Amino acid sequence: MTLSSSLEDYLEAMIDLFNHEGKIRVSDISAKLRVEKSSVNTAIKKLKNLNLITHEKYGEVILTEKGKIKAEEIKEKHIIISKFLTDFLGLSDQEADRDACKIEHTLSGHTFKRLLFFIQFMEESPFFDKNKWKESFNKYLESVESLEREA
Amino acid sequence: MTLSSSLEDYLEAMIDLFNHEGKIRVSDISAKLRVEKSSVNTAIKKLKNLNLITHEKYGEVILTEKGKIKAEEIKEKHIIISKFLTDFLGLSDQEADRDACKIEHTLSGHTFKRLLFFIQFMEESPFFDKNKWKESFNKYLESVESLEREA
DNA sequence: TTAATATGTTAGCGTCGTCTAACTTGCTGA
DNA sequence: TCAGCAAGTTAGACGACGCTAACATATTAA
Repeated sequence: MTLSSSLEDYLEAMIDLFNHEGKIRVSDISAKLRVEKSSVNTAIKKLKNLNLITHEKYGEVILTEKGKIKAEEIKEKHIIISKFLTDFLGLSDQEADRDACKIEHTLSGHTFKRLLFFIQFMEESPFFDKNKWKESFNKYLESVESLEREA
Repeated sequence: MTLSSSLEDYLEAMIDLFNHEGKIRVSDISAKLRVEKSSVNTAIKKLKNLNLITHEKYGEVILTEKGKIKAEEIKEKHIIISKFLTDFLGLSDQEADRDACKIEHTLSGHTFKRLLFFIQFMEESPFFDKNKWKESFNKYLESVESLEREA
């Protein structure tokens, strides 16, 4: 079963709300994703049909086991991509988060795994010292970005 | 002006055809992107409105200067992402190409620049020897992927 | 030269995901 | 307790983007 980007976003928002608020309400999803409540409703119907959530009129949204698993998968992708963007590309947390939201829908399972392995490999690598690397990458960035500003 | 993923795909296909065939025809775009010719026609109308191409009934598609610049930008993103996927994540050319097609639409300009700098930095880095790195990353991959196969 | 084939166009439809507007239901504090 | 507001729902519209079917034009090969 392959979800659209949009439905993945909804599912991810749902598990976030569940983890942080303990319950999943239409208006909170709506606020989080900045879409109208009616749009949330449409998504709810679809996710319900896929057995990823249960929902009764005017009730809370409940993630099924299947839904939780799927949501966690998406969440994991998000976290790993975000980590790559901050730790290796030096992006701010916000920027990384914003971009991860988009990229997470496009990485194939295989590519995602490779990215994960890459991060682990780099972190474990004997010739790779995270702090040293970060420092010199930042220096590199400064020099190259100051060149850009001049141009 | 921000293009949809779809329109970016069309523009990219167009510049590829221009570079390799010397001319841009509806059926070639259609074949390349695996969509119907009628869909190509819809896209042509939109790109024409954006002054990225010119086109007369039954004639060739011509990229405007603006269109060429935009197309080259997209193409560059594709190439760099593809490079990252093959050289650092060890994906096959085909797989890298396939994924780059999707990712290229989602990277912000800033993030893309950072990825580019990252690659350059790694390649120039004194503590980073490409061949050595590749060898040990492949070893790492093998071990970790064989563990997966067992599980 | 002209008939067959390749190429290009148009019209109309379906799906997805969003929106607004109007409505119903639930909750809360004076 | 009940009036008013917050939360949730429904109906209907729209734009983007794909498709098929039918048609128009261009090209080519006999």
